[in-house]
Amino acid sequence: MTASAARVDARPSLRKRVGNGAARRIDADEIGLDALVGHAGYAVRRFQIWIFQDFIRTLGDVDIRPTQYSVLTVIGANPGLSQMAVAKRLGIERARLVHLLDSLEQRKLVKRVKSKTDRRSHALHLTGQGETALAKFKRLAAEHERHVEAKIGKANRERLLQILADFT
Amino acid sequence: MTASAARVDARPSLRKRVGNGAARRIDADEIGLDALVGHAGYAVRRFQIWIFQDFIRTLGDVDIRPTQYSVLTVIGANPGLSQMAVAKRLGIERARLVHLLDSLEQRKLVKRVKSKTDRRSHALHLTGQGETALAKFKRLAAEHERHVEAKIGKANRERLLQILADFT
DNA sequence: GGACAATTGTTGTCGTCAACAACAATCTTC
DNA sequence: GAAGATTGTTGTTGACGACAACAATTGTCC
Repeated sequence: MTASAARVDARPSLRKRVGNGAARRIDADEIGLDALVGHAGYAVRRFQIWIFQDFIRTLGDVDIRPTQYSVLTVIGANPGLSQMAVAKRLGIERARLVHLLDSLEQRKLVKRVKSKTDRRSHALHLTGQGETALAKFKRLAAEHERHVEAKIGKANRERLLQILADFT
Repeated sequence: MTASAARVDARPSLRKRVGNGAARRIDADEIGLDALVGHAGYAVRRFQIWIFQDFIRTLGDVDIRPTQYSVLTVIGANPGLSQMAVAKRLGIERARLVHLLDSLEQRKLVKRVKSKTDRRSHALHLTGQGETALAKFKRLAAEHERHVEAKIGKANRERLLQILADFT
């Protein structure tokens, strides 16, 4: 859509007599979205909500949410990182990461080790318990990923990951 | 903008190695994501955040957020809808829609008209002011959409909309 | 026709999350 | 050594989703 989208499109045409009293039941499927259909943001938002809901449900037994999973994964792959480094890499506020780590540390999945080279910072590590737990989380996350595949198709999922590779 | 913005901090002495083998300065780019790269949810989430930020910035002058825009668009395309219908179509809690409409009604963009056929419900309409305002919003939203196109490429954006069509 | 269930808008609470601001402790730089 | 920057922390604000409860109204069923 280019300049045409900017024009005030004259009449919304799908109504069935609203002016008088003859209103009828309207199903959600027959409500037009108009300009919204052309917006990537709307589709992406709805899709993201769907994905997160499935992730949360699939990892429900172990009580791990997407953000927690991402934190554990990054720490597991890069032991010793500082909170700042993790926050920057994942695009999380460092203030927010504090609470996330508080929770994960309470569950004995992660430990904050005082860094010897920079006494301001903490070196983040998985606990032994955290390592085995993460292995399980990864299996469940893979199961979730198969749900995504089933939803949009294997090829589409591949293409999606490819298109959005810059954002990871 | 491109990747250049992310590397503002590439400054002088990030020593690459500390003699005792302890820690060294680590750039966000060199932190591995491990399992996260294979997850559609992570990429989609990051992309969605980017999109919303750009939308909010692009529509910043008129102070319209994505959800408000979606509500206005749907009402504009389907005048007379009830709050329930709008909420269901957009996947918004009807409790949440109350506040959204309160705000939009205060700004004289939308009006709630008592329905004569169902005295419980309100028929939602744009005001005259709302119509001309929405036209402007759509122009700005189209501009935002061009930003998306510039970011991921025209063909990729088309493909994305196609892949996610079911979620609209 | 009348009792009972369902729907609509509303209010309120709770938890998640992004965006800031401020602060003490600790580097870094000059 | 002083000035400035960084790290982790605490706190606040506002958008948002999920629920629960409620009054007014409508729909249904016997």
